[in-house]
Order: sequence, then structure tokens, then C-alpha cells
Amino acid sequence: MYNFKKIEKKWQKHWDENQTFYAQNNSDKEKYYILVEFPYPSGSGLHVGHVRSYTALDAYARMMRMKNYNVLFPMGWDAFGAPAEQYAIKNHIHPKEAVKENIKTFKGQIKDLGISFDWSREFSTTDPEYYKWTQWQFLQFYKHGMAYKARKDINWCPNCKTGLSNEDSSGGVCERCGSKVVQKEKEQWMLRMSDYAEDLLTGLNDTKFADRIKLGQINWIGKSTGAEVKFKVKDTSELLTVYTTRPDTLYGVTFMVVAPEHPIIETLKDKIQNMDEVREYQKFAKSKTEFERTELVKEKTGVALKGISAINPVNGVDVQIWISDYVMMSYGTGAIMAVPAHDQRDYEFARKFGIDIIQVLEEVTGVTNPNETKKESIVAIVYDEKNDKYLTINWHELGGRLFIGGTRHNGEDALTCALREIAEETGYDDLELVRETFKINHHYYAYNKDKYFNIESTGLLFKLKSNHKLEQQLDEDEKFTVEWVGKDDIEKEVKDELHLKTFTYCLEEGAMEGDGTHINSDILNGLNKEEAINKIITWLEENNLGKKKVNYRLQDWIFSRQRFWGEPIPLIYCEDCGWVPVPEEELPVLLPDVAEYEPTDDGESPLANIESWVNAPCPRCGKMGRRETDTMPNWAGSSWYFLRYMDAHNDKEFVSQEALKYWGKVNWYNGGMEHTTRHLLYARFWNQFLYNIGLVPNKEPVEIRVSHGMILGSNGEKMSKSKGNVINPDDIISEMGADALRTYEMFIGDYEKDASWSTNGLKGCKKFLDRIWRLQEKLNDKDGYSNETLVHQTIKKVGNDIANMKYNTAVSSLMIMLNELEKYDSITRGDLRILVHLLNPIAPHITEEINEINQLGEPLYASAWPIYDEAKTIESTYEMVVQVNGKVRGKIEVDANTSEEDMKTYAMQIENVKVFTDGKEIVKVIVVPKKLVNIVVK
RNA sequence: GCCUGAGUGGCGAAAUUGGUAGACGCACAGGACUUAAAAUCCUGCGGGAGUCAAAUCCCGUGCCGGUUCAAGUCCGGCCUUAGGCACCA
Repeated sequence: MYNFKKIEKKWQKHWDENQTFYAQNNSDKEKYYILVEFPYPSGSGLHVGHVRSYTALDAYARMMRMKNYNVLFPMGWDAFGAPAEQYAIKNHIHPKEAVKENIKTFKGQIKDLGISFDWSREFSTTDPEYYKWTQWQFLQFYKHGMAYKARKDINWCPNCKTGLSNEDSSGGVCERCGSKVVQKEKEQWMLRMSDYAEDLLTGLNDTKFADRIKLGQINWIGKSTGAEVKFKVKDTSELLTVYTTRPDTLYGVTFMVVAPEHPIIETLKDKIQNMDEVREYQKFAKSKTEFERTELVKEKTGVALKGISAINPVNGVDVQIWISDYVMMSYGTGAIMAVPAHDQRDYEFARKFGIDIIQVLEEVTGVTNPNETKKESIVAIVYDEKNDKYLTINWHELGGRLFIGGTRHNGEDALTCALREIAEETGYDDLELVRETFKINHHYYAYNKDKYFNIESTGLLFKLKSNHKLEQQLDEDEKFTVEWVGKDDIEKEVKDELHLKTFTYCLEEGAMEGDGTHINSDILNGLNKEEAINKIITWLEENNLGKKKVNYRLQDWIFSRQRFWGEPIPLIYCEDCGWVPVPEEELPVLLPDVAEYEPTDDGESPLANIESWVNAPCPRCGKMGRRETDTMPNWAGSSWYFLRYMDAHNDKEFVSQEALKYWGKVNWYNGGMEHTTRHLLYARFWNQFLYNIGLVPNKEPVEIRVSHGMILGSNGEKMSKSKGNVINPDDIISEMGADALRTYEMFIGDYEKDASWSTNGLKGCKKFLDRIWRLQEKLNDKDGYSNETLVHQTIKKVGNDIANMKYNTAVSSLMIMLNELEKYDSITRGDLRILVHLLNPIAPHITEEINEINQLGEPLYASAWPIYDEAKTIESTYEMVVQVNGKVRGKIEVDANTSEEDMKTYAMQIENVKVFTDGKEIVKVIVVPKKLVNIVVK
């Protein structure tokens, strides 16, 4: 057993005193920037999850340094935010005191882990020296017209008197006090992030993010291509502009819907006859929380605007206008054209309020032929509720199982036709129509008539009311049996495409949202979706009735928080001059040193209560004004911290241009899954803005982004105090040592996946380190390697695995090497040196110690990473596998250089192989060099 | 509902991207050392058939089907599960 406590402390002190991991800002070496998300220093201390990602990147950083890169691997603190503020309110101390304490704890814990951060660059987002520059950058946004004030609804807890984020108000209830959250309109600072939607999308091409991370960004930006279409409001000069991705369905518009807040309601309030009802609905919509709007209320609601209507620009048809909260003011134009036949939401709305549904697109099935006969027809499905069976017709070998089908006679409507056919073919006549499906355009060949048909088929679903039957009226050639069949059998036995589709659509009511051929659409008839979209957009543009339009889900960034503990927004409101920026030389605008942070009743930030702070002279005219009392969101400080690390203590600039040029992009950025979308997007936006105004040299700040899985409790659940499954890294370090904890967390499993804590697994890793320690007893005084192949294989494997985040297999290959060395009576100095060198990035303390006490060479951190020779990783012999028809029938040890011919020969000689090949014809023999022989026999 | 992962022994997991499924570790069982325990070391360890013991054979990577000499890996269709987004027009 070795004294890990003493050893770990010794080396941590050594690294500190020698500034081993200090990164030079200019160096001849190639730079490499490794970044791990800085933590929020919470009161509960470091989590074993932090240990995982810090160790992983530490291993990478240590290896890269040994590969002679100038590595920047910094750490800092993201310390603004609600928990510190809550703590401060309760205990009447300044949050900065609590933050100071927590940082001290965190830093001590990280140092105990032996992570090779360059602590000389440490800062906290709450340091005035740092947030000075956050404020300065906000002013750049402001000065470039990228920041503006707007009225916005926020989640508001009337009890806590504070604005809440969506996360803090999930379920429509305040997370802290349980009160019902309401929507409250507030003036908020906004950043024009939506202007950057396209750049944020295309910029992804300059990154090497994993596809799933790119997809997260792409989905959040939510680009959609469609058209804006102008509808005239009848008998007024007003235009109602809608956004649609399906302008091809314009002929199917039967109503329009505007958001309850839509300005047209105010504009036309004198014309609207039911304003009382409208007002009531507006109130109702507003009272709903985010939660109710999305989770609870699936049933559509709405009110028709009586007295006004719009004119469909393509055909002049009058369409009614409704208001409903399923249309959002924040997306598109806040108004939609509703096409119930081809949009599920519009369909539900139309069904609920009895509005017309016009089909303008037909699904096409079957195979077309130039010589087709056209006709209209039906497919009727009769359901017997009592027995849960459907009425089918079994044509046996003539056509299999089908439903009742038939051709519509002259002028006959679909319903009459269906009832007639059902009666003729089966006799049933006591039926109730449930629904009609949209028409399907079906092409087929009829063998009995030797003709190609193109039919427009309507599906009808009936419920059987009673078993009452008439006499069947069958033609001579109708040789079938009538059978009642269950759903499962139908899905198996009905092969006809038209009948099967009709069945599906009859059971699942809804809009037809797919592609097909246009009908009832004048100039678009006969075209498919894509063709029709192009044609109608051209037509709209020619007639000045609309235009092609791209929309984004991404909205502007709400940049205000009604909180104390954040960066003050450096603006002063003057009655004469309006909003005036605080002069840059007066930054930072400091948070006041008071001890009371009670929020105000009207939703202002706690800062609004501190009169001595709020009142400030206007920088322009000198008249007394008021400071902006909102603070910045937590995301602000973390949107540019990676730049500050390059030049962390610069008091002249946010970062020097030299530092920015030298360090460039973050090469490797690691963080939590939960930050791969929003934080990354904010940081990219911020950086792109700085790039556009010439302050940073790269448009994209990060080259590769990776994210780690969580460490769960041993029960597989998220660690939490209430579940009692929290593992404290301090306890593990004092019981087993930092190296054991580090090794275990690297070995625990796939780095990107969640993993459950296992104390037994940890013990196994401790045992591994103990065995490495004991290996010293076998040391002889020879140099060189006992097993050169193994050494080269291991160097290759460990190096590749660390660079590819496959830490678990890196550890396992070191275990394999150890297992092998333990078999020998004695090992060389070279053996031990390589083993500890390769293990050093993961377990840095024990390996340095072994290296030092046996005088194996320079300290590992100062030694070049071992190099392998590909030729020497190859074994001189290998086990050749012999298969017969793909099954392993024998194995034989052969020389690595065995020719393909010899491989075949050896394969045939194996007794057990002969058993399976003798007396059979050998069809072919497949040889995979250096691997296997597969003999195919018949 | 949509998007993205994941599903392999008792457990955590590997598998050079189509070539011996289960490396490595844990747990467990048997043995050695010990007065004893811990620690340590050795052996075994997917299921079944077979045998004194072997050899050997069959089955096996969520389910069903397909491609291939060969499928955990590729294709089509499902099921389960985790996460993200969600009335986005």
C-alpha cells in the first residue's frame, strides 16, 4: 500500500510552486485551447460530475502538453444568479460574500483532484474587473442598434414579486413558493439575435460539432421557408398579411385566424360587432400561463370576428376571420390562413366550429398508365361495434380480401353510392355514416376488364346500427363471400393499397398533410406540392399579393432580469435625452454594497429600491436621471468568458488583439448536455457580433464541442440530497485518493453517456493503482522493453483513445499491459517508465512518484509523449480463424506473413474443418488477409 | 406529435466500422497463503446438449423480415426507454 495522501499533496504543491501548467501568451509552440465549462460555485460544493469532465479534459491537456503544444486550459467561475441572491435575502449578507466562500471551497476541491488548470488566469463573472467588460460589450450592442427595449410578457410570481424563468415556473406554479404564476407585461431589454439567425445557421459549417449538436442548434433556430400572402379585409383599406409554408393550398382556405393580441382587432374595433366577446376572449387567453397554453389545453378555442371578413387573393372568395390562441403573435405575422383539409390544427378548429373543409390536394396511389379510363368511386367500411369487426369481401383467388367498393353512377354522390353498394353486395342497410375521408387518386389495372383505370376514390366509414338485411343482388361474375374480420387480420390480409390506406384514414381522423396532386385549385390543378408552391409564389409576386419569405423560430434575446445579483445594465434614463449609455471610462457600473434586496411590489429589480444607487445624473445633459435597474441574464457573462481567458487581467481592453490572434478559436470545448443548445448559441451569437464589428478575428468561437454524460447515483437516478444518493468527491479523495477517483471516473463507461456510480467499480480501480505500485518490486536494472509489441500497441491505443474521448478503453488497455507485466519475474526500467508515462494523464500523482523514486527519467510532465512505431505494433503470429459457411470451425496459429494461398491450405488441413467440407462441393473460398478464411460449401 | 440517442452476460461495458460477440473491470464460485479474517495470488464464470474430463455441436447482441460467403454492425418495418422541442402556420 502506498501513502496516496502524502504523494498527492506533494505533487500538487510541486506543480503549484513550479507553475508547471502556466500557459505563455506567446510561444514558438503550436497553441491548443482546451476549455471546460466553468461551474456555478454552488453552496453544496463540487459534484462527482464535475470530476468526470475536468479529469477527462485534464488528461487531454496533459497529453497535449507532453506532445509539445502550448496548451491553454483555464478555469473560472460563473457566479451571478438566483441561488446566491436568495441566500443573501435570507441571511442579509451581500451575495459576493457567499460567492467568495463557495469559490474557495470549489477551488480547494479542484486542487485536491490535481487538475492542471492555469490558475493565473482565474476570474469570476462577478468580479468588477470582469463585468466591467461585459457591460462594455453590452454598450457595443447598444451603440450598434442591437439592443432595444420592448414590452414583453414574463412569468410573474405575485407572492415572491419576481419574474421567473420558464424553468422556475414549470407546471404554471412558482417553484419556490407554489403560487400560481401569471403573465405580466414588462419593458425588457432585448438583443437582436434573430438578425443573426441565418449566420448562426451557416456558421455551423465552420465548426466540427457532432451532428446531434449541430441539429440541436438548427432546430432551435427553426428555419422555415414559405410565403407571405396579403389578404384584403373586405370594405376596408386594411391588409391582413399571413405567413404560410403551404401557399399551394391557398384555394383551400376557408377561414383565417389571428392571434388574440393582433393589432388589426384594435384597428377595426368599430367594425367588429361582437367586441365584448372578443375582449373577453383576449382576457381569457392572457390569463393562461405558458403551461396551460401548451400542456393542458389541447381543445381548440376561439371567437369569430363578426362584421369583418377577408378576401382570398387567388379566387376572391370571402373568408371569415377568427381569433384563437393557437396562433402566436411572436411567430410569423401573428395571423394565418387556415386550410383545414391540409393542416391538422386548422382541421381540428374547423371541426369544432363547423367550418367548411375544402380538399385541394389528392394523395396519389398505384401506377399510372397513359391509357386510363377515369371514374369516381367509393370504398365503404362498415364497423360492427359489438363484435369489434369490420365488414369485408373475400374474393379468394380472384382478388383477396377487400372492403366494399364500387363506381359512382351518373350524378350519384358518394354516400348514396356507398349505401347502394353495401346493400347490393352484402344486404346490410341499417347504417350510420361516421365520416368521409379525403379523396384518393388511385391508378390500377383491372384484369377482369383488361383496362387501366384512374379513379377518384372517397372512403366512407359506417357504423352498423342493426343486423337488418335486404336480399343481396349479385351479378353472375361476383363470386365472393362476405366476412366480418378483426383489425389485426385486416392489416395482414388486405393487400390492396387503396383499400388499406382508406382503412387507415377512416380510423385516424385528421388533415391530409402529405404530397399529391392539386385539385379544385384553378391554375395549380394537376401539379404536385413542390411545383404548386413555386408556381403560386411566382403568381403572387407578379400580382403583388405576396412574396417568398423565410421565417425563424429563433427570437430576440430577452436580456433583462429583475434581479439584484447580475451585471447592471449600464444605461441611464433621462427625461430629456432618453436612454443614455454610461460613458465607457466610467465603467463598471458597480452593484451597490447594501444588505437588503427585497423585491418591489411592481416587479422592478431590487435595485430600484436603492435610491442612492438609482439616481444618477444624465451623462449627456447632467440633469438627474435614473439608472436602469434591470440586470443582465446569467447567460451574459458566460457568452464571452472563453475570450477573457486569453488575456484575463487586461484592464485596458476586454482582451488584447495579440492574445485573440494567438489563441484563436477554442479547439476543444466540453460541457454539459444541457448547455449544448442555448449557451452555445448565445456564445456564438455574441462572438459573431464582436466579429462583425471587428473586435475578434474569428466568426465562430469554437471548433469542437463535446458533452459529457451525467454521473447518476448508484440507483440509476440523478444525485440529489432528498434521494440520499449523493457522492461527495472529498470523501472519496480522502478514502481512496484523487488518482483512484480520476481513474474510476474515466473507466466508468462511454464518456458521452450517463453512468451510475458504483463503489465496487471504484475499488477495482484503486486495486489497479495498488498493483501498479507493487510492480516496482519487480523492477530490475535493465533498460529496454520486455515486450516491445505490447509497449507499442499500448502507446498507440492510449494516445488515440484519449484524443477520441474513449477514456474507458484507454484505462483498460493499461490494465492489459499491467496484467502482462505482472506475469514476468522481473520488469525493466523501460517497462515501468512507459506504463507510468501513459497512465500519467489520468492518474498524475502516483505516476510522477513512481517515476521519481525509481529515477526512471525526467518528471513526466516535462517529458515528451512516447512515440510508437506502427510496424512494431504488429504481432509476429496471429490466430487465423477458419469458417465453413460463415461458422467458426477451427482456429490455427500462423505466421503474420502467411500468404493467402497458404492460409487456404492450412484451413483445409484442420480436422474439424474437414468434417464440414468432406463430401461437399466447395463453391468458393473467401480469404481475409491476417484474419480468416471462409469456405463456402454446398 | 416531431427531432435525437440508446437497447449486448448477474452488473459497468468492449468489438479496428461488415470478418472469432462479450476485451477490461465488478460481482459470484472454487482453491492457495493465514490460527482466523482482511489484503493478496491462482482457476472458473452467456444459455443448453455432450463427456469421468475433454473435444465438439446447437442457441444467443430488444422484436419481425431482408441484403451478404459473413450482420451487434447495413436496409425495411415495429417495440421499449432516455433526453430535447412542442398549437412555429
